[in-house]
Amino acid sequence: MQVLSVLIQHAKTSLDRVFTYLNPTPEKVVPGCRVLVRFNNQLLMAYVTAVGETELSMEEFSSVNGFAARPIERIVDTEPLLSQELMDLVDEVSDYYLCPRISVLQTMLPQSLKPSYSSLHGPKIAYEDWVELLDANEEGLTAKQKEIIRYLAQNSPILKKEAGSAAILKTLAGKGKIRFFKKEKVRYQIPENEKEREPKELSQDQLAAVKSIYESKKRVVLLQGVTGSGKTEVYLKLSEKYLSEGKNILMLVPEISLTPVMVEYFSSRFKGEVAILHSGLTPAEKYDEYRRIARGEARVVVGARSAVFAPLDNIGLIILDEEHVESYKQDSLPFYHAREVAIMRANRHEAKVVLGSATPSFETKARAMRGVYGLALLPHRVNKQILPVTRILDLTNRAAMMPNDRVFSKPLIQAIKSRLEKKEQVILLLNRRGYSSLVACSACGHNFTCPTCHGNLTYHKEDSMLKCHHCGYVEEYPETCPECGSDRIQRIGFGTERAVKVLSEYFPDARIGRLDSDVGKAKNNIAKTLRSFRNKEFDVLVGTQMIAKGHDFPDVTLVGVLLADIGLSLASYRAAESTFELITQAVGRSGRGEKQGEALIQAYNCRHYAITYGAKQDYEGFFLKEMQQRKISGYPPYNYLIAAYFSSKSEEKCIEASYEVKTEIERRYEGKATAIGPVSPYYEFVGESHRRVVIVKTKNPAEIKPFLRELGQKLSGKNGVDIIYDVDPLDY
DNA sequence: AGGGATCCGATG
DNA sequence: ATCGGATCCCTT
Repeated sequence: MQVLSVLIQHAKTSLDRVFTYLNPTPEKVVPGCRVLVRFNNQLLMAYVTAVGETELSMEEFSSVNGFAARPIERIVDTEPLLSQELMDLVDEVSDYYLCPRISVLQTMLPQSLKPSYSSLHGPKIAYEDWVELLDANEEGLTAKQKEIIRYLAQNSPILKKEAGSAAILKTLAGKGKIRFFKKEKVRYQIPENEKEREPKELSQDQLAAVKSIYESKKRVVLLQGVTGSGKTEVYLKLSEKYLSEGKNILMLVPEISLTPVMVEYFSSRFKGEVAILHSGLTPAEKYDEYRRIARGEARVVVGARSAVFAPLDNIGLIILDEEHVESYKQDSLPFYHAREVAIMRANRHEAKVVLGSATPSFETKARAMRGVYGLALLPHRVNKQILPVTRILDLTNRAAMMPNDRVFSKPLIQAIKSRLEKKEQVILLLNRRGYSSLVACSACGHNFTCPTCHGNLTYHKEDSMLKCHHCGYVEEYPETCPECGSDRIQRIGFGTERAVKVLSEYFPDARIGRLDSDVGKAKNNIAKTLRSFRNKEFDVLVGTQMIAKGHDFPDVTLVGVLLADIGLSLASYRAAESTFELITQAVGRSGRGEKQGEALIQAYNCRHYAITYGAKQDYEGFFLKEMQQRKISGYPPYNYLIAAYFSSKSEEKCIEASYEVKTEIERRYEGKATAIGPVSPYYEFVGESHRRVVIVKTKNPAEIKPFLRELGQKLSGKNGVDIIYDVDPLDY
């Protein structure tokens, strides 16, 4: 009888261990298959991690092992779901991210294949009937039959429904002239594009970058190129090289709906060999694409974050475009970052990883500067477009604002007016939707920061306090500004909706479009809105960050950032980084065509280095300045962070457990790790339960991770407190 | 005493 | 995550 070690479907820290079941059936199970089991009186899906044999009966086995062994209910798969490489990757990811193993399996597999009970109701394989010619000898056939045989001689194998009369086909099959077979149907079709994309001639810079990446001894290379420097062409050239060597390509993009270029190019150039994986596909389509890749029918996989787990074999090159974008990090279990997983996979395949960005993440840039990663540069814009003229507009200067308006300054309205007259287009950027809690003095622009850790304080409505999300510091919401004594302290926040409304009062005839995640929720709306803007169906597009990324709008000559410092109030060590990034992205959107572009940046705190460097598009300057801050505060890349989330129905027990972990870590790793908190996370209550976070800072996470894992498993479930970790969190 | 809501420990 | 037994509590 087989002894099965399984992981059950619940992704709970306390259940992240193997349970043992017996397989009484004669059918053999192999590791990597799913089985249905009865667990604590529930029917659950389980994933088999190991298989053994026993000569004992179920009763004997139970008494020897000291627990009541049960038989499995049913075998679900006969073939393993994953290759050996991916099974090993599960362990590596789980060890790195301190997450339940089953949660990794559940993220890497498509709905129909993941180890959860609901997968039984997922889409099934769709089959199609095909016909194949076996014998072209026409002797003794009728004219109609000959016609079909001759047609098949040209076209075999072919879909049965396209081969002709079903009755005649049946007769021919009976004579052994042809045979029917079933083949998996692929439900997703990459949209045909009219014109072939010819590969562009590469510039000297681009050729040099390709060469240096290709020849680099480093596993990972940062490709740092200013916006418009033609990184895509470098990716394509490199891909061509690796494909010609018989290697396969994994191409990751932050948001596939915003980057059709890559898909178009690859699919026209390598027809039928490209697979696409992203959230825009239906579950059935995704399933088919997944199976196609697993069968080895795709040589290039293009997709968003989770595509890093694609069952692609023989990988030679993994590319992450816009590697700094936050969406590469999953913000729920298992909290993985596609970049780190890409590197793990590349190590297994001895493949190259290319990280492309104009504004690399600090971790990546720092590693490139230390020589851990290779570095290739694209310092020039391809068609020598001049950078847009930028101006910072001071929102604290009342005289320069439109009357009774805190959103639009006079220069911005002037600039919009002139574009409308010239029939040029305008993008207005607002990086937060809905209400925001930026607190600033509108007289002097003073920002409220935490005296202990220099993080930004955020306003809490419930008790009218300013709180620090880094260290738990709290202060009274002030009446007057400590800097200038003015009482004009404001909590600034407005949404895209209001911006559109105000703007349409100034320009009643302008056609104004809006794009934020509300609008974008409906499928394809993002792409549709962007397309109609490109087709000049709108004059002005007001939107959130998503319009700042990646797109070329040749007729946009003005970009306005309405409230550039809104991001500085975010309770995150990366607040300055993301603000800088937003501004550079925005500035880069202006003047992509023939005409000179202009960028206007409105801010309260105009002298903040994120804003001044952003306006100058000076990444290196910003990097050096911000690195000093990171060094002082001990945030990444100078230290690694691990956030431990505690949740419980009882607030008291939640706090108690969080202190226990904090003190335990500090005691045991004195001088090697520090623990901040416990603090209230952004969402303090979720459903019924209270939450707290302890943030661990350390230079050597590998040393303390095993201990954290053990601690989490030991304490999880006890007292109704649950612990989960977020390794390398982007907040805090 | 009876029945429902809540807590808590264990799950092979 | 979820089940079921133990415990708590209010009504009768």
